[in-house]
Amino acid sequence: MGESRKLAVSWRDGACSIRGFDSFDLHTTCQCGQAFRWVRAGNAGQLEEGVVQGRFLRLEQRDAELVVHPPADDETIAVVVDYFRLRQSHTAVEASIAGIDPTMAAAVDSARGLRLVAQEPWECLISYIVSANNSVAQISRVVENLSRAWGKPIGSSSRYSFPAPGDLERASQADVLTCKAGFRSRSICEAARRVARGELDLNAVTAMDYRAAKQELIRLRGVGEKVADCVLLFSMGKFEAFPVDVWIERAVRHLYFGGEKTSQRDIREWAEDKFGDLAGYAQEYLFAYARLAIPDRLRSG
DNA sequence: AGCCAGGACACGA
DNA sequence: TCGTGTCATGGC
Repeated sequence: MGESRKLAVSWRDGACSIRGFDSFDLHTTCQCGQAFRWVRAGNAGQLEEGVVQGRFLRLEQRDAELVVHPPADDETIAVVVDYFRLRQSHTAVEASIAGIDPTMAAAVDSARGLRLVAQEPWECLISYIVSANNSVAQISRVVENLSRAWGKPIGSSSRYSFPAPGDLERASQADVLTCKAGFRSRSICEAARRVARGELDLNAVTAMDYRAAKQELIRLRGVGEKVADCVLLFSMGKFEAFPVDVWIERAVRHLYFGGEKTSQRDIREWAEDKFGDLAGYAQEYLFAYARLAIPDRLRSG
Protein backbone atom coordinates (compact mmCIF):
# COMPACT_ATOMS: atom_id res chain seq x y z
CA MET A 1 0.00 0.00 0.00
CA GLY A 2 2.89 2.36 -0.61
CA GLU A 3 2.09 5.78 -1.97
CA SER A 4 4.63 5.81 -4.73
CA ARG A 5 3.05 6.61 -8.05
CA LYS A 6 4.09 9.71 -9.93
CA LEU A 7 1.07 11.60 -11.19
CA ALA A 8 1.03 13.83 -14.27
CA VAL A 9 -1.01 16.99 -13.77
CA SER A 10 -1.80 19.46 -16.54
CA TRP A 11 -4.23 22.33 -17.11
CA ARG A 12 -6.26 23.27 -20.16
CA ASP A 13 -9.03 25.87 -20.31
CA GLY A 14 -9.22 26.05 -16.51
CA ALA A 15 -9.77 22.32 -16.14
CA CYS A 16 -7.14 20.07 -14.70
CA SER A 17 -6.18 16.65 -15.97
CA ILE A 18 -4.65 14.05 -13.68
CA ARG A 19 -2.95 10.99 -15.15
CA GLY A 20 -0.63 8.28 -13.97
CA PHE A 21 -2.87 6.52 -11.43
CA ASP A 22 -3.60 2.82 -11.75
CA SER A 23 -6.81 0.87 -11.11
CA PHE A 24 -9.43 3.53 -10.34
CA ASP A 25 -13.10 3.81 -11.25
CA LEU A 26 -14.66 7.14 -10.30
CA HIS A 27 -18.30 6.10 -10.50
CA THR A 28 -17.83 2.82 -8.63
CA THR A 29 -15.86 4.59 -5.92
CA CYS A 30 -18.32 7.46 -5.49
CA GLN A 31 -21.53 5.41 -5.63
CA CYS A 32 -20.56 2.28 -3.70
CA GLY A 33 -22.15 3.58 -0.51
CA GLN A 34 -19.08 4.55 1.51
CA ALA A 35 -19.59 8.32 1.06
CA PHE A 36 -22.91 10.09 0.78
CA ARG A 37 -22.39 13.42 -0.94
CA TRP A 38 -21.63 12.31 -4.50
CA VAL A 39 -24.22 12.81 -7.20
CA ARG A 40 -23.89 11.27 -10.62
CA ALA A 41 -24.22 14.08 -13.16
CA GLY A 42 -26.01 12.90 -16.25
CA ASN A 43 -27.57 9.50 -16.62
CA ALA A 44 -24.48 7.89 -18.10
CA GLY A 45 -20.76 8.34 -18.32
CA GLN A 46 -18.25 9.07 -15.60
CA LEU A 47 -19.26 12.45 -14.23
CA GLU A 48 -19.61 12.94 -10.48
CA GLU A 49 -20.33 16.02 -8.40
CA GLY A 50 -19.66 16.16 -4.70
CA VAL A 51 -18.45 18.16 -1.71
CA VAL A 52 -15.15 17.42 0.02
CA GLN A 53 -13.59 19.62 2.67
CA GLY A 54 -15.97 22.46 1.88
CA ARG A 55 -15.15 22.39 -1.83
CA PHE A 56 -17.55 21.61 -4.60
CA LEU A 57 -15.92 19.08 -6.92
CA ARG A 58 -17.01 18.31 -10.46
CA LEU A 59 -15.03 15.31 -11.69
CA GLU A 60 -15.02 13.39 -14.93
CA GLN A 61 -13.12 10.24 -15.74
CA ARG A 62 -12.05 9.47 -19.29
CA ASP A 63 -10.31 6.12 -19.07
CA ALA A 64 -6.88 6.76 -17.57
CA GLU A 65 -7.56 10.47 -17.15
CA LEU A 66 -9.35 12.20 -14.27
CA VAL A 67 -10.56 15.69 -15.18
CA VAL A 68 -11.19 18.21 -12.41
CA HIS A 69 -13.53 20.83 -13.83
CA PRO A 70 -13.05 24.50 -12.90
CA PRO A 71 -12.30 25.93 -10.46
CA ALA A 72 -9.32 23.58 -10.22
CA ASP A 73 -6.56 25.30 -8.28
CA ASP A 74 -3.53 23.54 -6.78
CA GLU A 75 -5.18 23.01 -3.41
CA THR A 76 -8.25 21.45 -4.98
CA ILE A 77 -6.07 19.04 -6.93
CA ALA A 78 -4.29 18.10 -3.72
CA VAL A 79 -7.66 17.44 -2.07
CA VAL A 80 -8.74 15.19 -4.94
CA VAL A 81 -5.47 13.23 -5.04
CA ASP A 82 -5.58 12.80 -1.28
CA TYR A 83 -9.24 11.86 -1.07
CA PHE A 84 -9.09 9.14 -3.71
CA ARG A 85 -5.56 8.03 -2.70
CA LEU A 86 -4.52 8.34 -6.34
CA ARG A 87 -0.80 7.97 -5.57
CA GLN A 88 -1.46 4.57 -4.05
CA SER A 89 -0.84 1.56 -6.23
CA HIS A 90 -4.21 -0.13 -6.13
CA THR A 91 -3.66 -2.88 -8.70
CA ALA A 92 -1.52 -4.72 -6.18
CA VAL A 93 -4.24 -4.50 -3.53
CA GLU A 94 -6.85 -5.89 -5.91
CA ALA A 95 -4.53 -8.67 -7.02
CA SER A 96 -3.89 -9.67 -3.41
CA ILE A 97 -7.58 -9.84 -2.57
CA ALA A 98 -8.54 -11.60 -5.82
CA GLY A 99 -5.84 -14.18 -5.09
CA ILE A 100 -7.41 -15.24 -1.79
CA ASP A 101 -10.08 -17.48 -3.34
CA PRO A 102 -12.45 -17.62 -6.36
CA THR A 103 -15.23 -15.85 -4.45
CA MET A 104 -13.02 -12.87 -3.70
CA ALA A 105 -11.78 -12.89 -7.29
CA ALA A 106 -15.41 -12.56 -8.42
CA ALA A 107 -16.04 -9.85 -5.85
CA VAL A 108 -13.08 -7.81 -7.08
CA ASP A 109 -14.23 -8.31 -10.66
CA SER A 110 -17.64 -6.91 -9.73
CA ALA A 111 -16.19 -3.56 -8.63
CA ARG A 112 -12.71 -3.16 -10.06
CA GLY A 113 -11.23 0.26 -9.42
CA LEU A 114 -13.11 0.75 -6.15
CA ARG A 115 -11.00 2.89 -3.83
CA LEU A 116 -11.46 3.47 -0.14
CA VAL A 117 -11.67 7.26 -0.01
CA ALA A 118 -10.19 9.34 2.80
CA GLN A 119 -13.22 11.06 4.30
CA GLU A 120 -13.17 13.70 7.01
CA PRO A 121 -13.65 11.98 10.40
CA TRP A 122 -16.27 14.41 11.70
CA GLU A 123 -18.52 14.20 8.64
CA CYS A 124 -17.98 10.45 8.45
CA LEU A 125 -18.95 10.00 12.11
CA ILE A 126 -22.24 11.85 11.72
CA SER A 127 -22.97 10.17 8.38
CA TYR A 128 -22.64 6.72 9.90
CA ILE A 129 -24.64 7.59 13.00
CA VAL A 130 -27.32 8.48 10.45
CA SER A 131 -26.75 5.15 8.69
CA ALA A 132 -28.21 3.06 11.53
CA ASN A 133 -31.10 0.96 10.19
CA ASN A 134 -31.29 3.27 7.19
CA SER A 135 -30.89 3.09 3.42
CA VAL A 136 -28.07 4.65 1.40
CA ALA A 137 -30.51 6.92 -0.44
CA GLN A 138 -32.06 8.13 2.81
CA ILE A 139 -28.67 8.65 4.47
CA SER A 140 -27.63 10.85 1.54
CA ARG A 141 -30.83 12.86 1.91
CA VAL A 142 -30.32 13.44 5.64
CA VAL A 143 -26.65 14.42 5.22
CA GLU A 144 -27.65 16.86 2.49
CA ASN A 145 -30.42 18.26 4.72
CA LEU A 146 -27.98 18.80 7.59
CA SER A 147 -25.56 20.56 5.24
CA ARG A 148 -28.22 22.81 3.76
CA ALA A 149 -29.48 23.72 7.24
CA TRP A 150 -26.18 24.37 9.07
CA GLY A 151 -23.39 24.28 6.49
CA LYS A 152 -22.22 27.12 4.28
CA PRO A 153 -23.18 27.66 0.64
CA ILE A 154 -20.39 26.95 -1.82
CA GLY A 155 -20.16 29.58 -4.54
CA SER A 156 -22.81 29.15 -7.17
CA SER A 157 -22.86 25.39 -6.89
CA SER A 158 -26.18 25.04 -5.03
CA ARG A 159 -24.32 22.74 -2.62
CA TYR A 160 -23.34 23.33 1.01
CA SER A 161 -20.36 22.37 3.12
CA PHE A 162 -20.94 19.80 5.84
CA PRO A 163 -21.50 21.80 9.05
CA ALA A 164 -18.60 22.15 11.48
CA PRO A 165 -19.12 20.63 14.94
CA GLY A 166 -19.71 24.06 16.47
CA ASP A 167 -22.33 24.90 13.84
CA LEU A 168 -24.19 21.63 14.24
CA GLU A 169 -24.05 21.99 18.01
CA ARG A 170 -26.36 25.01 17.74
CA ALA A 171 -29.08 22.81 16.31
CA SER A 172 -31.67 21.48 18.74
CA GLN A 173 -32.76 17.88 18.65
CA ALA A 174 -36.06 19.04 17.16
CA ASP A 175 -34.13 20.92 14.46
CA VAL A 176 -32.19 17.79 13.54
CA LEU A 177 -35.44 15.85 13.45
CA THR A 178 -36.70 18.17 10.71
CA CYS A 179 -33.77 16.93 8.62
CA LYS A 180 -35.44 13.50 8.75
CA ALA A 181 -32.78 12.00 10.99
CA GLY A 182 -35.45 10.20 13.01
CA PHE A 183 -34.44 8.39 16.19
CA ARG A 184 -30.77 9.17 15.45
CA SER A 185 -31.31 12.88 16.13
CA ARG A 186 -30.41 12.56 19.80
CA SER A 187 -27.19 10.74 18.96
CA ILE A 188 -26.26 13.38 16.39
CA CYS A 189 -26.75 16.21 18.90
CA GLU A 190 -24.75 14.45 21.58
CA ALA A 191 -21.87 13.75 19.20
CA ALA A 192 -21.87 17.36 18.02
CA ARG A 193 -21.78 18.62 21.60
CA ARG A 194 -18.93 16.36 22.65
CA VAL A 195 -16.79 17.11 19.61
CA ALA A 196 -17.54 20.84 19.62
CA ARG A 197 -16.62 21.15 23.29
CA GLY A 198 -13.41 19.21 22.84
CA GLU A 199 -14.55 16.32 25.02
CA LEU A 200 -13.85 14.07 22.05
CA ASP A 201 -10.82 14.83 19.86
CA LEU A 202 -11.22 12.99 16.55
CA ASN A 203 -7.64 13.75 15.53
CA ALA A 204 -6.44 12.10 18.71
CA VAL A 205 -8.67 9.10 17.99
CA THR A 206 -7.22 8.89 14.48
CA ALA A 207 -3.73 8.73 15.96
CA MET A 208 -4.64 5.73 18.14
CA ASP A 209 -4.28 2.14 17.02
CA TYR A 210 -7.35 0.33 15.70
CA ARG A 211 -8.46 -1.29 18.96
CA ALA A 212 -8.05 1.80 21.13
CA ALA A 213 -9.69 4.07 18.56
CA LYS A 214 -12.66 1.73 18.22
CA GLN A 215 -13.12 1.54 21.98
CA GLU A 216 -13.13 5.33 22.12
CA LEU A 217 -15.71 5.79 19.33
CA ILE A 218 -18.09 3.21 20.80
CA ARG A 219 -18.50 5.36 23.89
CA LEU A 220 -20.68 7.67 21.81
CA ARG A 221 -24.44 7.12 21.78
CA GLY A 222 -25.51 5.72 18.43
CA VAL A 223 -22.07 4.25 17.73
CA GLY A 224 -21.76 0.48 18.01
CA GLU A 225 -19.16 -1.81 16.51
CA LYS A 226 -20.41 -1.54 12.94
CA VAL A 227 -20.63 2.26 12.85
CA ALA A 228 -17.26 2.55 14.59
CA ASP A 229 -15.67 0.23 12.02
CA CYS A 230 -17.05 2.35 9.19
CA VAL A 231 -15.66 5.56 10.67
CA LEU A 232 -12.31 3.89 11.32
CA LEU A 233 -12.12 2.46 7.81
CA PHE A 234 -13.50 5.34 5.77
CA SER A 235 -11.94 8.28 7.60
CA MET A 236 -9.18 7.15 9.92
CA GLY A 237 -7.11 4.87 7.73
CA LYS A 238 -7.71 1.72 9.78
CA PHE A 239 -7.73 -0.74 6.90
CA GLU A 240 -8.02 -3.76 9.19
CA ALA A 241 -11.58 -2.71 10.08
CA PHE A 242 -14.31 -4.99 8.68
CA PRO A 243 -17.76 -3.42 9.15
CA VAL A 244 -20.44 -6.11 9.38
CA ASP A 245 -23.82 -4.88 8.18
CA VAL A 246 -26.84 -6.83 6.94
CA TRP A 247 -25.39 -7.17 3.44
CA ILE A 248 -22.03 -8.45 4.60
CA GLU A 249 -23.71 -10.79 7.06
CA ARG A 250 -25.82 -12.31 4.29
CA ALA A 251 -22.92 -12.45 1.81
CA VAL A 252 -20.51 -14.14 4.20
CA ARG A 253 -23.12 -16.57 5.48
CA HIS A 254 -24.10 -17.59 1.98
CA LEU A 255 -20.68 -17.55 0.33
CA TYR A 256 -18.54 -18.96 3.14
CA PHE A 257 -20.63 -20.55 5.89
CA GLY A 258 -22.92 -22.79 3.82
CA GLY A 259 -25.97 -20.69 4.61
CA GLU A 260 -25.72 -21.20 8.36
CA LYS A 261 -26.44 -18.10 10.37
CA THR A 262 -23.34 -16.79 12.07
CA SER A 263 -22.98 -14.14 14.75
CA GLN A 264 -21.50 -10.80 13.76
CA ARG A 265 -18.70 -11.36 16.22
CA ASP A 266 -17.78 -14.66 14.56
CA ILE A 267 -17.83 -12.96 11.15
CA ARG A 268 -15.50 -10.22 12.37
CA GLU A 269 -13.06 -12.72 13.81
CA TRP A 270 -13.24 -14.82 10.65
CA ALA A 271 -12.50 -11.73 8.54
CA GLU A 272 -9.58 -10.66 10.69
CA ASP A 273 -8.10 -14.10 10.27
CA LYS A 274 -8.76 -14.39 6.55
CA PHE A 275 -8.00 -10.87 5.33
CA GLY A 276 -5.73 -9.28 7.93
CA ASP A 277 -4.64 -5.78 6.93
CA LEU A 278 -6.70 -5.97 3.74
CA ALA A 279 -9.97 -6.65 5.58
CA GLY A 280 -11.37 -3.21 4.83
CA TYR A 281 -10.83 -3.44 1.08
CA ALA A 282 -12.09 -7.04 1.04
CA GLN A 283 -15.22 -5.87 2.85
CA GLU A 284 -15.90 -3.16 0.28
CA TYR A 285 -15.65 -5.59 -2.65
CA LEU A 286 -17.92 -8.05 -0.83
CA PHE A 287 -20.38 -5.27 -0.09
CA ALA A 288 -20.45 -4.22 -3.76
CA TYR A 289 -20.71 -7.87 -4.84
CA ALA A 290 -23.60 -8.58 -2.47
CA ARG A 291 -25.56 -5.55 -3.65
CA LEU A 292 -25.00 -6.28 -7.33
CA ALA A 293 -28.36 -8.02 -7.66
CA ILE A 294 -30.23 -4.87 -6.63
CA PRO A 295 -31.18 -2.55 -9.51
CA ASP A 296 -29.36 0.78 -9.82
CA ARG A 297 -32.49 2.85 -9.30
CA LEU A 298 -32.69 1.60 -5.73
CA ARG A 299 -29.23 2.87 -4.88
CA SER A 300 -29.06 6.40 -6.20
CA GLY A 301 -31.19 9.39 -5.35
C1' DA B 1 -50.10 -3.81 4.76
C1' DG B 2 -45.97 -5.25 6.12
C1' DC B 3 -41.01 -5.64 5.45
C1' DC B 4 -36.55 -3.71 4.82
C1' DA B 5 -32.65 -0.34 5.06
C1' DG B 6 -24.39 -0.02 5.68
C1' DG B 7 -27.85 -0.69 13.87
C1' DA B 8 -27.87 0.63 18.59
C1' DC B 9 -29.84 0.04 22.90
C1' DA B 10 -32.49 -1.50 26.88
C1' DC B 11 -34.27 -5.37 28.66
C1' DG B 12 -34.91 -10.19 30.15
C1' DA B 13 -33.41 -14.86 30.49
C1' DT C 1 -23.35 -13.59 26.93
C1' DC C 2 -27.31 -14.06 23.83
C1' DG C 3 -31.94 -13.19 21.72
C1' DT C 4 -35.89 -9.71 21.15
C1' DG C 5 -38.72 -5.43 20.65
C1' DT C 6 -38.24 -0.69 19.63
C1' DC C 7 -36.73 3.36 17.73
C1' DA C 8 -38.30 7.42 12.57
C1' DT C 9 -38.57 7.45 7.85
C1' DG C 10 -39.41 6.28 3.02
C1' DG C 11 -39.55 2.93 -0.83
C1' DC C 12 -41.10 -1.22 -2.23
